[in-house]
Amino acid sequence: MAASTLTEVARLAGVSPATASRVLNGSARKPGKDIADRVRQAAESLGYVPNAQAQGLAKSSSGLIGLIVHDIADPYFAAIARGVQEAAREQRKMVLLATTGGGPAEEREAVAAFAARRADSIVIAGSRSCREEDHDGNTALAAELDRYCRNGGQVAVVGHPVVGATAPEGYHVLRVPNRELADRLATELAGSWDGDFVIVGGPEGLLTSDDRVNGFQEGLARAGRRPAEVLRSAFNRSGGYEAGLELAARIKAGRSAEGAADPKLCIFAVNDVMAIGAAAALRSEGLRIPRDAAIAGFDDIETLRDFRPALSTVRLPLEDIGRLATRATGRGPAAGDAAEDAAPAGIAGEVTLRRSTETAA
Amino acid sequence: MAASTLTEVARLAGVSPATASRVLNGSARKPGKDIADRVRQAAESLGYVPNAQAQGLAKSSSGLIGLIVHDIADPYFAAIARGVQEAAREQRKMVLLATTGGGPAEEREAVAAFAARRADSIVIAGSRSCREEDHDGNTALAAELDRYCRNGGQVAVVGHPVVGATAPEGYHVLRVPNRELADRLATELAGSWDGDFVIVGGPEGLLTSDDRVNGFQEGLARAGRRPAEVLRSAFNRSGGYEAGLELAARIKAGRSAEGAADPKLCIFAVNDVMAIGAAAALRSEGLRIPRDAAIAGFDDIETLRDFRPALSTVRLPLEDIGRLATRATGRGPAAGDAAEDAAPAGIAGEVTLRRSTETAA
DNA sequence: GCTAATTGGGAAAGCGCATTCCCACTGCTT
DNA sequence: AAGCAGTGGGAATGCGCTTTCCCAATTAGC
Repeated sequence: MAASTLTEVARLAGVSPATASRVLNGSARKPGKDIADRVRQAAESLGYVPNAQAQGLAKSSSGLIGLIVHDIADPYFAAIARGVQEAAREQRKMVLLATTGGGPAEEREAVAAFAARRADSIVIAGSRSCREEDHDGNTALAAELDRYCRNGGQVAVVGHPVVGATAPEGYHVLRVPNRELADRLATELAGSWDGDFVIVGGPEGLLTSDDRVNGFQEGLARAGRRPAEVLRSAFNRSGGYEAGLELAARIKAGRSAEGAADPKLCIFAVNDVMAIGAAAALRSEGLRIPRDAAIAGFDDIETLRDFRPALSTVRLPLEDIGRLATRATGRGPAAGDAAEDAAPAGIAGEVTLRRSTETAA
Repeated sequence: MAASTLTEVARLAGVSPATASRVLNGSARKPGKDIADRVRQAAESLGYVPNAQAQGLAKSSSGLIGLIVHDIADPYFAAIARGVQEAAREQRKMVLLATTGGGPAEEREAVAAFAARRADSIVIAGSRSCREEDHDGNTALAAELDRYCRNGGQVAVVGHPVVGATAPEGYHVLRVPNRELADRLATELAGSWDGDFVIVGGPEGLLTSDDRVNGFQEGLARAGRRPAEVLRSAFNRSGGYEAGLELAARIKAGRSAEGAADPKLCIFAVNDVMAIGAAAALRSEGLRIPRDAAIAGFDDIETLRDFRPALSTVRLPLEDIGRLATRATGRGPAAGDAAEDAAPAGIAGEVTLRRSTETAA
């Protein structure tokens, strides 16, 4: 698309393009008032719209922040995106959105596209995977990020470093204390729950899931409880649903074999949408929460607010995560250090026990 | 940020930049194989990343689609965004995201920012408002869009035209049959519900809300039912919650005054998140759905899947809406016409009655 | 072998803008 | 009156790329 140019404004105002630029963009050199008025009037009458591409080319700064999520309609990513948007607005920058399926190969493509657009910074929000099948993708992604950072770009990764990444200048990791919080959740649940625990985890090798699984096991161990069995499933609602169907069958089988005295199962799903899926599966099998089994999740996504029964979970400040990640990339090394130093204090979650894990007293 | 340039690649390969561009980008003119190999190798060894800003400047096409939503974390907008993302990917374009609070003045700013970036097209997803306080904002937004389209940009607005817009070349409206569908919902509810209806609407003057209110009233009229009272509230969950509190008080007052024989209230909230808010309010007041009152919403947002009781609603294909809007702007007038001709057939919703409006037989 | 047509590479120009440096003018001081 | 310093406007340059047109070389046809 085309529009009026600065050169046309300058010609109409009878000045040079340099002067017109000074008037409209500000400069150490201040054009005289008469000239400035003429320029402004010319811009107004021509309906001048600056060309940000040309500005970016001339200034070597695009004013763009690239954001990579796995699925923008997932409440977890949507909340992070909202935080990124807010922080971007503070910096007067715009957000370029890339939705990938979750694999590092697709993320590499997104990073390359952002690099082509000379995005000033990139925020990567999805979980890291160290599965064998993602090895090549991780290597390619790490190389692409290395190049991007060496060329002056800033990157913030939420949760874990990209597997194989070399942490060049401009590369920030916003640590999320998944392990510690899952440990704490287990501790609190073990304090009130007599029955067995089972964990519904994502695919092994998905680092966020692994952290949460391992943290929960550690909490159980410290509470003198035996390790929970881990069911592996897709890291989404339908993964939770499938695991939930299996658990429902077990609960029913266990009940018919041993009667009502059997201690109930407490299910920890490593994210809320998985917990929601598992709950839906139990319900579809005629089971009630927490009467027949308890369920806890992780994240405290916004839509959980209207979920019944109220789900016990670990609350993560998702918007803050998006905001802090963006700010970490916003002003160069000083800001990067600030966000990383702040992470232990800045990204704090909390265990929130609700009705889904209530024990009948 | 900086990176290797095409000029450097050309120099290393010993050819002109024009030839290097031909090799890397394709052209009618085909460079010889030896030269092409040399260029590709030079690009590889230099880690050449094209500069999309420079490309956009030279080609007068940015490859950007601007998307304006009110809140990316609202499931309605997140679903539309997902559709836009998919269609953008088909067109090999990237999505620039602007989240506004909902007012046309903010939307104008977003449009201006997209215009500065020479976005090839813009999709505006939020509801239109013809309230008096938005008059100036609407005028400014319409003018900005007019200029954008006159400069060659493409716009797709979901639902209604921007108030005051002149429908220039390149301006598309993706009509959503809110009124007809709300009418149909009322008709179906009136067929089974004996009690009174009440509508929880957004602010008067918000066109999507008004359409749904009016359509529902028309359905009631045609079914021989008296008009529903309309409670006006904010067009979000908390607006629904507030209206729900008021209705809960009424239900309780009506029950104590007239006993159990009073026909129950059926609440139609003009979007799902408002319905969810109203339901939460009723529940907080000890009321049960559908035992004490029925509730229906509109949109069938994805997260409704796990809401209990299952909410009656009108299902809109939100992702399709995002996809079609994006495609409407994708290939010039012909595609635009196709989407607008297709709208009556393409954007079809359906009434979905679920447990929240079930009557005890 | 000669001529005409085709093909491919390079030089030049320009997309729209920001910045730097040169020059001219003005005001102040000696 | 002359010289110096400060200020503001313009010309020139360049950011990285694409496309067009000119020219030279090669190929094909007679």
